[in-house]
Amino acid sequence: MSPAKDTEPARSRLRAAEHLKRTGDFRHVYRNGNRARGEWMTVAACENGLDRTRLGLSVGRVAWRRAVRRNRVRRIFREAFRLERAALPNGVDLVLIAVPGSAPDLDSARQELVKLANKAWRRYRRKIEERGREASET
RNA sequence: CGAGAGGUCCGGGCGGCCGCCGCGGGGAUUCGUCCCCGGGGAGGAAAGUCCGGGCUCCGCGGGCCAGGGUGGUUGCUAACGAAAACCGGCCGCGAGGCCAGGGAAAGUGCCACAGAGAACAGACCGCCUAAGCGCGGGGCUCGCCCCGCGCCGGCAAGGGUGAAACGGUGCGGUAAGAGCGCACCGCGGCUCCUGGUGACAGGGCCGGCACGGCAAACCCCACCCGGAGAAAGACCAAAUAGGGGAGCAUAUGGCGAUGGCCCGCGUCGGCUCCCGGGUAGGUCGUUCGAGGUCGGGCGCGAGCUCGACCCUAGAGAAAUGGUCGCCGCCCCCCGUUGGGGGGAUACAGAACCCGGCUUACAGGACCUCUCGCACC
RNA sequence: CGGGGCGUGGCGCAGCAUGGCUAGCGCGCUGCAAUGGGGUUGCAGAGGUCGGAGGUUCGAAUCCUCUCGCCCCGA
Repeated sequence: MSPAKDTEPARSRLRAAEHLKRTGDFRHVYRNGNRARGEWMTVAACENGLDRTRLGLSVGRVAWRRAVRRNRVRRIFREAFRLERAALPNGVDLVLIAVPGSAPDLDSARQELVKLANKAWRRYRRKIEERGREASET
């Protein structure tokens, strides 16, 4: 099913709670999470032990020298996250790494975010299950 | 009407819906935060970081040197290498534009190629044969004179080379010439005069000219510059490790410390409490300022000054967004009276602040001036 | 925020502190020779606004100023 159509419910996002800010949080996702790559972004997903999903953005300065372009990509990703929150797994930290030089639009970013987030999340769950089995076998 | 010069300003508008970041008020709270209402939320360049300052910390007796910067004058400024007015030079018919624009008689160095000669220069072609010497011819009043050639020489006008050749034009002068002489122009000098705050300008007198260019070559002179930068810096302050102090315990121990043993002391290790430094994290710095807008006064101007009014983003893995509708501006097509359809709407995003500079930019508005043509 | 470096034929580099000689070298490219054909080789040859704009100078790739793009380092 395509992203939930614009039935326009009120969905405010709590910056402080749902936005990754600390270097430690980012490093945790990079080190322990799993990734899925698409046309506009690479999504890294990792369990966070909370009852909500948090968003982290990585938009490199090398990819776009002009700040306007970087802000544009950030805003599109953030808006996509806001609108598609219901279709995303819960209790997960997601880090969106922008593909250098790309120019995503909102609709395709929404579709890709949902697809890649769930893909990365499935990979993470499978990894955890395998580790659990190995641990129980030992 | 055409071509052009200088300058100022703007850089989409309105309204829904869903969101984001501060601020104020109210409410809820498990003190993490959440909800409601009100109001604010990118630029002319916020950019590049090329200059200058404020601010903060560090350093600091003074002087000299090194290093860097600036370079006509006078004003302006917090300050500047920016900008202003003026002076000088160059360019343009003109409005105007451009100029790192001190010193080359303090020293060192460089000036390729061409050319005879390139720095207190030089004679290739060329011009001359007056003086001196020699030869030939002629004349003669036998002293010499005239003509031609050569030697010794003279000259730097003309040709030619070059980016540059020891000033230009004219007249005189001469064997030919040359500032050799003179006039004008240029150049240099002066304890001269006049005007100007001054750079300088105009004039006077003196000098026949002595002084090529390059200091964005080294350099000399004058003036300016302490260093680092908001990750500056100030404060609060975990966990863990370590430091200092006090007390306790020294039942066992190591070391000071011996051939061995005992007592006592110190110290290390143990426990309790206290103190200070730093890290994670947090708060401040952080937005009221050389501040804007309007008006008055002074000044040619940069600018100064007085009064009234205004408060104008403050994030921190970093807000200012998404979407829909209507309109404006520009372009294209159909229709060409009103309309219909399509496209385009730039450059670019605050991170301590301010004064300049530079660069990017769809499109647009306005002011002043110059030249040419036509008409009144 | 602060500091440093690079830009020269299609590619990789030299030349720049001491301005002037033809902007040089390797690879590549084109033509010819050699071969049945190709490679190798040999001989010719083309190709450069010295990133851009001003300035200094008689003369600038070289010196100065501004500017564009790229790369690196420190906190």
